[in-house]
Amino acid sequence: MIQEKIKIAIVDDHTLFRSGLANLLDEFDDIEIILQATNGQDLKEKLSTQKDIHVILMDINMPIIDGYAATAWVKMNHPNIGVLALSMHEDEEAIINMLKAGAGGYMLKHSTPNDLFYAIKTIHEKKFFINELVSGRLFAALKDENFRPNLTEKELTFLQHCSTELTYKEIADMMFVSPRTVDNYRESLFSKLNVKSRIGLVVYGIKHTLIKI
Amino acid sequence: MIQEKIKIAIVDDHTLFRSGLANLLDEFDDIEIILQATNGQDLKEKLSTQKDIHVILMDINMPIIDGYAATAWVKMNHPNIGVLALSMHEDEEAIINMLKAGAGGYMLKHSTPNDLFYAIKTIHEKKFFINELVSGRLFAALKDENFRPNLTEKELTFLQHCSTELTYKEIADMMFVSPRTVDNYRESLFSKLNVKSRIGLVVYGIKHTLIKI
DNA sequence: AATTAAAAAGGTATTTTTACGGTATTCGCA
DNA sequence: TGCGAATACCGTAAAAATACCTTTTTAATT
Repeated sequence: MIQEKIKIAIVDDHTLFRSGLANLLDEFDDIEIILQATNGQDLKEKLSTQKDIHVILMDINMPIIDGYAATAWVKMNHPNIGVLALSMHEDEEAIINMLKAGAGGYMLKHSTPNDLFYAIKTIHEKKFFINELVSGRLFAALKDENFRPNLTEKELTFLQHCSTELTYKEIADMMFVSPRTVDNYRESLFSKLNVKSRIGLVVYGIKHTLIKI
Repeated sequence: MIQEKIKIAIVDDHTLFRSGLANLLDEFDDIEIILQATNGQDLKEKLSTQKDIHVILMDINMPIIDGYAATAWVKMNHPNIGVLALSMHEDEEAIINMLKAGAGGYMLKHSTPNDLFYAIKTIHEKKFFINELVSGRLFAALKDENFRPNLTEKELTFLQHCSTELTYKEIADMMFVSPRTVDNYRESLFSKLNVKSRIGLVVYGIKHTLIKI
């Protein structure tokens, strides 16, 4: 019996990485690179003409449509395609979010080609591939990471302003509310984020990328 | 006349990227991959047995010995080898520092294979390769980036404490100095870094990686 | 030993931040 | 329609941060 090759798509905005990886994987007999895309948008377009894909290797940080959105879209529109997230960093948030979006596994870019090949095969067969990395983070996420409070729009813009040198009075002006109201935003955030000062807010915000600097 | 191939070393801790790139470049007839290393330390060891290298493709962020130190070492010990920095990000500081360390050029990892090939050839022939990216940053660096004030040890540790929720009084205790003294640290930093508040200090510190969070 | 610059410490006053009490308004929903 | 929750707003007071100016210590240099 002739085994059908696993048909792969690679989505990554780094051309060198993408072409290098394609080149590398092409040498495995069981694998065939069908499609390359530079971001989620590009993938969407190319998938409309080429639907016969088994596994997508998905970068996370990409322009226009990033890995999270692209993965969610794929699982919505082509649920049979397995998605393997491929990332530089073992960032807990990234891992959890990719899995939430529907990725079946998460590999680091400095894995070996053989490890990657094994992951691809596993994703193809079972739709998921749990390695040390993922299982560890999943466990940690269950413990306390669910404690990610949801902030209101106003609180988020207030938080952003907190990272500037504006006084609360000035922030109130910018947000067209009374100074007392921003006091409430502040105190609400203090209790939600479990901090005690504006410094704490800012550091928390930067750490969790709620604030961009 | 038979043209000698350009002998390349690749230094990058991401195995997939490294092997993919090697695979890719091997297809250019004028190029030959002689050596691969996972970081600067590894490169040093491997170069001691294999000295016949023309161009090194050097990643920046690597464990043990990073791209800056590795490049400086190469230019000190093997001045005839050209170094081409290969990075994910067009980070001004990284570009400038790699050039200072002796790199002859700086390419982004999402260049095309052909661009990379051209850069390698140029580095090999002229020892430097100035692209749009590098020339732009060099120009900017000359203008104002030299304005990177040097802070004292005490100011640096004070700055670090500023990103916590400690009051200045408590910071003074931790540093075994009087509260007035940390006032001096603060005001000195305010003027050096051109900010007006503790928030400004913290954001500046995080931005410029003087503070780690 | 005298001079000088930098670092550390002090005094005082103002502004901003934080805490805590409470009231008014809006809005979804029973 | 009215209830309750969320949101916006207000007053006051204490704590912390900031500004400015001065004095003492320390270290380095001559």
